[in-house]
Amino acid sequence: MYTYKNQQLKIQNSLTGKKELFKPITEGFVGMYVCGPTVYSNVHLGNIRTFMSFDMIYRYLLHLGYKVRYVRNITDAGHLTDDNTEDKISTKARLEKLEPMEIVQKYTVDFHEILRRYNFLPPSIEPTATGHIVEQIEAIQKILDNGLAYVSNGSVYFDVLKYNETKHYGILSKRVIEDAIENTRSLDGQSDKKNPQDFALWKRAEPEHIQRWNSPWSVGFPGWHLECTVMSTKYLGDQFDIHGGGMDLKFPHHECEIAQAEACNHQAPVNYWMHTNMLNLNGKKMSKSTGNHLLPQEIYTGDNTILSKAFSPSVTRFFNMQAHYSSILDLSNDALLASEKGHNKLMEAIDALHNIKTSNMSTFDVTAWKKKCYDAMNDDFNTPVLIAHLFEAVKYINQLKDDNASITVDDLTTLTTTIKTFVFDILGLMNESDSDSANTDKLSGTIELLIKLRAEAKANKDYALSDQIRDELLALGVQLKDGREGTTFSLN
RNA sequence: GGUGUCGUGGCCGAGUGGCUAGGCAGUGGUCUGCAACACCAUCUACAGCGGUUCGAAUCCGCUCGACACCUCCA
Repeated sequence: MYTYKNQQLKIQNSLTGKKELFKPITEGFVGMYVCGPTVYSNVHLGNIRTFMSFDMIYRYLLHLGYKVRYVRNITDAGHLTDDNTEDKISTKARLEKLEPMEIVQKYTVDFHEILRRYNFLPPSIEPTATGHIVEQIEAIQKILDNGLAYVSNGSVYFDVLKYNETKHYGILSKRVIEDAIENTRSLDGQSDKKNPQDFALWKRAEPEHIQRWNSPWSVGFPGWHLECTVMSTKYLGDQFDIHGGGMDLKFPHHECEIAQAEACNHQAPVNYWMHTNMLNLNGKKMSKSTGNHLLPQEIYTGDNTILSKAFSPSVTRFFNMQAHYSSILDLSNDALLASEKGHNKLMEAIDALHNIKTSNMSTFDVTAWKKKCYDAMNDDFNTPVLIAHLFEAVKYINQLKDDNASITVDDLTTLTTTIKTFVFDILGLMNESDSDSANTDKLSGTIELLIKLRAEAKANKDYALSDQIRDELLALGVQLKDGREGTTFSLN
């Protein structure tokens, strides 16, 4: 058995910059918080990459036998627009002529639908910022009481310089605040702050701002950074194991979270900070403003100008898992085409496991191979190396299929269980050929009939007819595959 | 301008001092009525220059280049 009790899981910790042995605060239990989306528009593929990486991490921790409480929030208030004047949700509400909470609902539903299609496990708790206004107000009061924030014109700001006198603001992003002060660009609309580095805990609402709550300081709304501090510590404790998010959130968002939590509770909130890297598209950052972006649904519908065809959610997942979560990954049509072939090869090998004949010896060390798979995952969730090992097994399975290798009953069981565990349970891939609805059965029956007719035509050397069946089916997206033991098909 | 990450073969992408992942594409073969699919085999690397070392893609320095963050962002 492979469990956390006999495995040495190592995690790259952004806080220390080192790869560290993972030791949860309470043995057997893991508290993990991941910054979720701001639901003011459709999530794009880059967002999904981050959540997919943490989905894999969550799955592996569960597989090792940890009891994991996984909290991933929904930001539905407080996230300001670029010019720092308005809330993103409110802006969108005005544009779409909807209530802010209609916007929130619409894009939350969209987010969940995407996650379902991409085979995500749901988190244990999915809290919202608007559901925790009371807790946020309490946290602000605590920070004020501790002398690390100040009220200005109805808004409350975190006093970064004061905090930095005893703590290090910049501990995570490796910044020195004095440098930051020198290099800060001058922005308008910050006249309420003592310092440009100070960030809002509470913002007084302008008359046109729709989302607003009562507070001791003004009718207003909470600052964006605060919700994550409040919700993570509420559900996971003042100190918890893992906090994750995209690399771009490291500064200022996560830095602010550390400062807020320290200011509230006088201790560092997180033991292991994990940051996933960005997904580029054709070598450049995804950005809505430049048009260089893709929505998750545009990949599986093929409804976009960037890709030559549609790619299934499982192929997209496989593509993501072929790179390490901490590397920049560049998505392109060619890269997806390559992944699709590899993905299908892997799935076909798994299908072939059902028809393997066993013998009294194995020509491949299955036990050693299994250990290598775990070693890869224990090394900071190294999925690309894991996949390389999986392809070793694929090669072996193909040799078995062609009678160029042999395997014992026990090894076949181990091989089958292990490869399925990693592919389906941990990487979260899906075998699309498994879907057997009534319609699929009817289609299969129809194609089997055509295969039979073609076989008869071939037997009669009527190649014109047999080629016609083959070519016209191909044009319809049905590929016939002639093998040693008859013809099979696949849907493209 | 500041800070940081990185530059691996046609493409994607692992690898942190010696045993030189993996996928895709290419090439050769097997299979086929011809193909496609599949399978087997196989070629092309470590940005450049210098240094440390018995030995460097891996460590150090410089140069060039890319990207990210510094302002909202997964």
